[in-house]
Amino acid sequence: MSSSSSTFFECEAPSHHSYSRKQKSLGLLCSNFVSLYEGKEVESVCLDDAARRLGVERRRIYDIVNVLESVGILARKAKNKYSWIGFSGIPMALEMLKEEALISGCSGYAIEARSSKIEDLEDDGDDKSLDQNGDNGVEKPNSSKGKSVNDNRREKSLGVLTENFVKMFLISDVDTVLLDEAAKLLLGDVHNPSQPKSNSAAKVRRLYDIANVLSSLNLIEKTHHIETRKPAFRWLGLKRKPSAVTVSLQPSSMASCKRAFGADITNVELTKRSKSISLAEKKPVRVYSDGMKEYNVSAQKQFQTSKGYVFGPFSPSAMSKRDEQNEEKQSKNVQNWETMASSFRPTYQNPVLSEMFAHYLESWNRWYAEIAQVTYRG
DNA sequence: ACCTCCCGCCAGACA
DNA sequence: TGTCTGGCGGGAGGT
Repeated sequence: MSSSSSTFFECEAPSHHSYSRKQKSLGLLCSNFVSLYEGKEVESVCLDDAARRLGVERRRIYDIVNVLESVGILARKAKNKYSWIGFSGIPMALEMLKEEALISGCSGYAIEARSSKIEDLEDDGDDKSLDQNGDNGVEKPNSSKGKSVNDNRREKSLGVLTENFVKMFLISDVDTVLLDEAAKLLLGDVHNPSQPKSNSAAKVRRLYDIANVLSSLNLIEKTHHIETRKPAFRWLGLKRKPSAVTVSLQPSSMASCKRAFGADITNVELTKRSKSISLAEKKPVRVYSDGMKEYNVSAQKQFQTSKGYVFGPFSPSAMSKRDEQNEEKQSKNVQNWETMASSFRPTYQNPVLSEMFAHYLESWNRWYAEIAQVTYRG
């Protein structure tokens, strides 16, 4: 504890040889990263710059950025460049993830190819169907099928894993999921005897990476199963309930997750989409092709309700339609955000960071108040 | 001894 | 061809 006098986003003082992993944890780095940009008038985030300011390798920034992008805090703009959306992007991103999960739960799980890379696949309009021909999802290393390699790589990407991880909570009715189960759902059958042990261990590492970042955002917390003491993750985000119960996934929930995630996660189908990725008519268009601009534009449109309200970034993505029947749902969402806003209290030891957090908490509350006002007025 | 996860290698994508 | 991106797993710190 005494060693934490290092200024945070300058590199920690390597002063003494008291090396602590915690000082270099992804979670802490994420907090520092966020504090660099949140609440400031920052439009674009340069990864180089961030790495320099945080005193870390660029590689670490990629880990964080991929997770943050999945929960709507960042959006990729160009190579080495991201748009900063901030915490205001979380509610909508979660809403969209939830809708995606629910929709794909019926129609088979489809992972979006993220970022500009997808353009390559789309370019020539070749609709080459992705191999879902029942191979067990294990990529042959020297396969000549380049796409397959890409797909395989993408479906294992930290960003996609994060989305799936979050969806798992959003569509199931449990608050807490065991690490083992999460790994099973997201990464395939880690206890499959055909898989070498080191392989499953490697996969679980990614879960830790994601969990560390998400918990630094206070979207989840790491916990343990009461009886077995097995490591688990508890969802604190939108869905947080006052009386959260710690349970492991019941078979039925597991089944519904599996339905949404595809029968075999290791063999998730990558659905090729046209440039505008529209999951359903009623779903807001999500455009990854050219980065944030379009994403924001479509997002902005949703904020305009039929009643003429214009929401801030915290507004519900579903508000644009079905006003009548959504009214009730909305007020529930608002409550959720309230919970989320009030629950988002990262614990920073550094006073500067605390102050900074207070700052964006304030803006969070401002947005919340705005929504609440509009909702209750209606 | 097992859990957690940082670190950096290196392959693939991109400009 | 150089740079960017990020999967991956070794291995060390933490419990």
